[in-house]
Amino acid sequence: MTLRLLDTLSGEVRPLEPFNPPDVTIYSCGPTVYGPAHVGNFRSFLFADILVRYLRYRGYRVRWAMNITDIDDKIIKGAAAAGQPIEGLTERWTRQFLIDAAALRMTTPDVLPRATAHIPQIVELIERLLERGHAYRTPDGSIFFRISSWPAYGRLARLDVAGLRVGERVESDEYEKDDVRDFALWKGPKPGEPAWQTSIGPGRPGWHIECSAMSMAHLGPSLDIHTGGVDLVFPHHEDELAQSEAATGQPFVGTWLHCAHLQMGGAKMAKSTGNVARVAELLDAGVPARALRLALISVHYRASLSYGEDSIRAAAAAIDRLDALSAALRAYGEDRPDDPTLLDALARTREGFEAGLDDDLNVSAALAALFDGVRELNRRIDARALSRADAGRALALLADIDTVLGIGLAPSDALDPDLAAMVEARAAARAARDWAESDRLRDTLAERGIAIEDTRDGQRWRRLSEVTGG
RNA sequence: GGCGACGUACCCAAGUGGUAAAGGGGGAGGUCUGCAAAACCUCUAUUCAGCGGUUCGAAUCCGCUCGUCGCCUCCA
Repeated sequence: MTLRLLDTLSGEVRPLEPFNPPDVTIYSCGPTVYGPAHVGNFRSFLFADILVRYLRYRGYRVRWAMNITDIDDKIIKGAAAAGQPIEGLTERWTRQFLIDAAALRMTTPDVLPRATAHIPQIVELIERLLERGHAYRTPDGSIFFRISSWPAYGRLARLDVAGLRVGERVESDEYEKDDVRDFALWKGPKPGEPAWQTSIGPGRPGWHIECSAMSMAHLGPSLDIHTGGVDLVFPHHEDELAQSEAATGQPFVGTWLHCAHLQMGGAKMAKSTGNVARVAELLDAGVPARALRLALISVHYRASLSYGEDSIRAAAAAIDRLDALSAALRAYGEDRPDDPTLLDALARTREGFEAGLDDDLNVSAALAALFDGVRELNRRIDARALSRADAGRALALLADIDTVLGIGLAPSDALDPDLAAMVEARAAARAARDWAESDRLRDTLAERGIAIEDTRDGQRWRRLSEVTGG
């Protein structure tokens, strides 16, 4: 089986066919750093993360680039409003983005290109578009892409270009264009705005050009997969596609992938409407990071997902179930021969997991296979049917699956010394049949997030992922 | 106004023509346990928004109606 993905441009589900297997290049539209990214942004970043992780699990050599947009209208306004330099603002929120991403166990992209560090590549691309007649200058020093020069324009978003609605925005547009639908490649200098002195004149890049320039700079003229939120289909990706192919004459992207929106309170989560929940704030409020990650990845990326306390609670409970299994496997001490049926059971779990992900990253289906496996393993533990080596095999499968999910299955982290001492004391109290003391210690540990369980394999502990806020 | 997605149990959700409608959460009962927790077992949708149609057969295909959401403008 190979991974099949729904490509936005063709509208078809197709097997992934990288330009240069086993290399796969992936470009993801990342954050615009004028403020903190919200969990809706992270849904789309984590969907790309799952894609990258799964391709690596499948043996592909993935090169993943995620851009950091550090120059645009909102950043300029934001910096002016805060009375601070642009670099101060963008650096602060870039740092926060990386902190949030790490908290959510997002794979660090191989490259995190920033727009302001790619002005020469942007300028070069615009020059090529000017040479080829796809772009034109306006008196204020701006440069626009001429949509009428590119017949395929509108294909990605399935928009009839002639029918594009011309909104009120047009009259307030401060730039002169030949056609209202043309988009800016380069914005001429304006008082109070940063400008770069370049061979195409002073100014700053438009919004879409940076992604074309940076993806080509880091991944080549043709990349295998390009991801982003559905809201980027138009105009951002439509424009990227047009300007890139117009400049190079080569196919820009093999597969376009778009992630549906995160909903909150019945509407799309968006910075512009203020309907947002931020990662750092949620974590501070007591939402477990692992549960947040699971909640954000467990629904198919093309289905809209509602964020709320219920989904966090359900995710936290699911993680507890997984943790309980790995704790039981680690503690398992029955000395008996290998279970002859185990390998089949593990293989079924793995195959089901892979089959789900192969089907356009159907994480829900993959998780269902995982949880079927969890029940199978728990049954065998209860029946004392496994050998110790079997328990190790099962743990190895969980760890393997977790290279894709990244939710921290089969954790084996050590306890703080004082907690470890309490755990030991509790075991001793119980061995002495001092129920009052053993119960007291168990309660105390529970308050500190450690669950103590007495089993046929003796006392064992695991961390609880209790939701305390959100 | 144009384009599109979706509507499956208390909640989330898989399933896109074929004998019992995955999985997670929650709830009820049981087993085990010093007590508990975890785990396991049983139960929790004769039914897939509604209506009509196609078919031997539909949650799955077609039409209409209702509802929710998105894109067309900054946006992950």
